[in-house]
Amino acid sequence: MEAAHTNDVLYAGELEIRPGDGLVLAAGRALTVSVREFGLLVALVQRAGRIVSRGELYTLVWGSELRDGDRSIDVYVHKLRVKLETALPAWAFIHTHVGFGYRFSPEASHVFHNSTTPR
Amino acid sequence: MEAAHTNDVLYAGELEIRPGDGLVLAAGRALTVSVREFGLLVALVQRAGRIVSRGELYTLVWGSELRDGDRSIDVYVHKLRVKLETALPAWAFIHTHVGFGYRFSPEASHVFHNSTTPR
DNA sequence: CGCGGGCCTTCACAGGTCGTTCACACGGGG
DNA sequence: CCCCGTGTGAACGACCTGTGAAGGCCCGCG
Repeated sequence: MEAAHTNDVLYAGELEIRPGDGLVLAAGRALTVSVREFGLLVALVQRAGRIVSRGELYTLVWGSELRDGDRSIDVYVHKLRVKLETALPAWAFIHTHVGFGYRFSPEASHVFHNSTTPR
Repeated sequence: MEAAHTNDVLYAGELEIRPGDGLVLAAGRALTVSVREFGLLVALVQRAGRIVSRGELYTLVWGSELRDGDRSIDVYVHKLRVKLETALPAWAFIHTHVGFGYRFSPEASHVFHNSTTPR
């Protein structure tokens, strides 16, 4: 299980996450995320910039070992992507590294004509 | 139990709350709320913008620990919602975060049921 | 004293959301 | 063309929350 959430606020681009409150803000607006979604997001953001394996994520969020064939991580990554994409279409946050895992990093999505750019 | 109410007046959108007086004004008109309803509302408004767990709310307003299976918080949230909705139909104040708790924040109601709005 | 009204708590049922697991689609490599 | 890894939509039971109502208390009033 993830160590008790700190009260530190995490920032990632337009995202603001309060681990202690279970709150996710996208451009200032509250996002509705489930407990699992929130745990996964926090785990990823806390390791932003590096690739995290499914096994590590599962252990962090679910608190046990990832069983062979379990697709939970994939499903929840998808759910998160949908919600983040809906809230902030101009950005891509969770990137797949085939064979390795996922990497969190706010990057400009390849959406046509938008004025926002990554930094 | 909640520390003695201050005399500071709380504002939240069209709402005005006077913790010292036990008074709630919606768009200037007084609302009739019971002691529990008032305590819960004050606790939420004082923590506006963040998610407050049922346990924390119960401790704040009821003054003891929330027992397993106790639905009091849910019931009173409902009572408050009804009164606020009646007084200010265009606004939603108390938002549910499943698995986490409730969050107070004045937001435009997503219900636009008037004759000029096409469906 | 008995009555009526409001308030708080507890139930029970209804409706919604969540977490898990499948099944199938897809794309790149071999 | 087949294989492997991942994306995605859907099904389903378990769990969580919304909601109306009943019951017991307390209190002011007649």
